Amino acid sequence: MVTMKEIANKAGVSVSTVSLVLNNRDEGRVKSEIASNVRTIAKQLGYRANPLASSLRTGRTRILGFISEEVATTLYAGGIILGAQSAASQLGYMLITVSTDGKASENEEIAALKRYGTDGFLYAKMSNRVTKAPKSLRGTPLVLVDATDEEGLIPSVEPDEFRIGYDATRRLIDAGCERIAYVGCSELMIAQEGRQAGYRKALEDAGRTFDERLVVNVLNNGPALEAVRDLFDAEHPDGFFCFNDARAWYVYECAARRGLTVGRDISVVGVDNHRVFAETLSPMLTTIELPHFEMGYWAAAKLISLIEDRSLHDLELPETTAAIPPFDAVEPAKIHCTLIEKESVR
Amino acid sequence: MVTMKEIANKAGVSVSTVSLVLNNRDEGRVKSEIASNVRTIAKQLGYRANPLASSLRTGRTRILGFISEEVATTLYAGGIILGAQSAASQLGYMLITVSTDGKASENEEIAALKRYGTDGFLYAKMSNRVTKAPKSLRGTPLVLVDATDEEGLIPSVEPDEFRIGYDATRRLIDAGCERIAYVGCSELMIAQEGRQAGYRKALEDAGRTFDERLVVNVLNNGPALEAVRDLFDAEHPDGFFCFNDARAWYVYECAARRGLTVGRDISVVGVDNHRVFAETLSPMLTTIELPHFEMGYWAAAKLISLIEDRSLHDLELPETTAAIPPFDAVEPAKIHCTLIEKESVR
DNA sequence: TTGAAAGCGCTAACAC
DNA sequence: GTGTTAGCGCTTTCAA
Repeated sequence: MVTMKEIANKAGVSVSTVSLVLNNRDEGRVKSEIASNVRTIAKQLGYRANPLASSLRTGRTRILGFISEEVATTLYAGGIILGAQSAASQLGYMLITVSTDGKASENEEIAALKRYGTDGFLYAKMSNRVTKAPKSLRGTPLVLVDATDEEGLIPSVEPDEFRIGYDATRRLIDAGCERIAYVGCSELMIAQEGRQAGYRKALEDAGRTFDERLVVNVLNNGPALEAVRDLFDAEHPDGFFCFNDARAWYVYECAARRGLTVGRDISVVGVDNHRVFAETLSPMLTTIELPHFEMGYWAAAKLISLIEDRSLHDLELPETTAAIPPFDAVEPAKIHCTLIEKESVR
Repeated sequence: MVTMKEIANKAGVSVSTVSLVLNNRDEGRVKSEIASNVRTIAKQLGYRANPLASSLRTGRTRILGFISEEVATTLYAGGIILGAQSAASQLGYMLITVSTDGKASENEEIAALKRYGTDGFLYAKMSNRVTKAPKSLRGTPLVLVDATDEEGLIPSVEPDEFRIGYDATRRLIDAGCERIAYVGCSELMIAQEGRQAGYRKALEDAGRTFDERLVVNVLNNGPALEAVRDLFDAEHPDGFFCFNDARAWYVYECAARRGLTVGRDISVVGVDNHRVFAETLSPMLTTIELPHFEMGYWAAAKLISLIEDRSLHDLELPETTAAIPPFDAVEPAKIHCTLIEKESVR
């Protein structure tokens, strides 16, 4: 590890001068000749600042805390973390991720993170829902990811759920489907409500009437399969908008048993939460990919802009190599999903 | 943040004394009366050491680096990270996780981690394979997770792949299956080789002859489905050992199309890589759960024991709340998977 | 325009 | 046994 001291020696100046230059606070304070000399020596020696040492003085560590409940164990989370890491590393930050189970360990972990001098927090949920951030996070820079603050005070980055439902349904209508079903989620959350509302609106905009019998909201379990089976036999839908790919699988299972082929006899559009699933089903499935990477990326960028109190308008999303190698058969149809960035309302 | 200084003031002693006591280096150096006084004041004030400040002196930060390629984007990884975090936090460490794509960014990220003074590294792979750890990691404490060092020099924690294959096949034999197929992976790796060898050995131990025609090694893609379809029609197996749950899905798809029911007409045992899958298929699928959490846990514990140069024999795996809530229908049969801990051979 | 000096919170020699 | 002192790498007055 090369230090400022070494640079100072080599350049024949003091450490303070080096500090000024390397922090770009030399304008009008250090002779530009000396400044550039210091800079070249630094580059030459491969100097990299020791963020921990500076933190002692400045109180800022360039470390972000990423807190999630179960989320880090979901495939869903991988992309978010990856995106957040990407923005962080692009802006010279590091991410410490922490998973909690329950409020008790949550506060423990937050305290631990704070001891490490975390500059701010990302608080992520598994699926967009109304959320109350722990009080121990009040007062620190904080951004919610895939979640909505109860009081609208905390900024967040989340998918446009209504539009997901609208676009998916629109797609099925355009594909010529006459009886479009919605296989949703029976838990109350923004993702569910928004998507179902979008489904309904798309139908109405197309001059169709919303029919409750075509909607089945289920959990991800055994009874779910039965519910979808009943929907199949009672209503004979020819199009399915599925809350996620796990639910799409029920449709596949039922179709296979009835000798129906997805993509020919029935059409299916599903939100692609788990990737593994959709990759296996994909030759026949139209997916809506939640932009997890982007969500994490913009959330981290927003957090950093909060911390540094400056806008990051010039930031650009990096080219990503796909996190999971693309399915090597037919590239499935994909519907783009847009993000919403909510500002604090106060 | 309460500092040692404050404690020292309140106790009427010097900071060094406080330091000695709070680091448990007071034995025979500080009067026990004073020591306990310092301790109570510390507890009272809720003192928590600032690991970053001490790192400046000691060179140790109590931060571990977790490096993975794609792994952090796989559901597979969630458990590992969770386990590693658990051991880390139990022993007073923090985990910084970093995902890389390709060697270039890998070295970048490693350098960044080193700047943060990481005490050691966990290097994780997506699936057990022979691995060459980056040279930039030489010289620092390092443990491989779900990977095997090329030269056997680096300690690792990995599943007992042979036994997975053996136990799975044994299970199918015990279930009365006559024609047991193996749906494996066509990539060369320890996981594949070990599991297929275990499959073969179990058959032979049961007095059966290994039949190549019952083995199909595929990727996770379109042609894979065809290969399984062919296997179905040519060999009519009544038992399937699947490399993972994604491959098990091909068997389900084929069975459904032929009117066969898993658990009645055919038996399937699969390694449960992706959880989402197996949870959906589970009422009928016997799964082998890779102990991801444990793998991460023991790997981190091993790393810390390397760093602190002490054995952690008294460490106990914590009770975990299941990372993903258990499937609420029939609890699927599960086969236990054991871990192997490899020491450095030199 | 530059450098000396102090100090962030903590540890570790070394005096006392 | 306990306090003094120096210093980890860096930032930040303040004096020159």
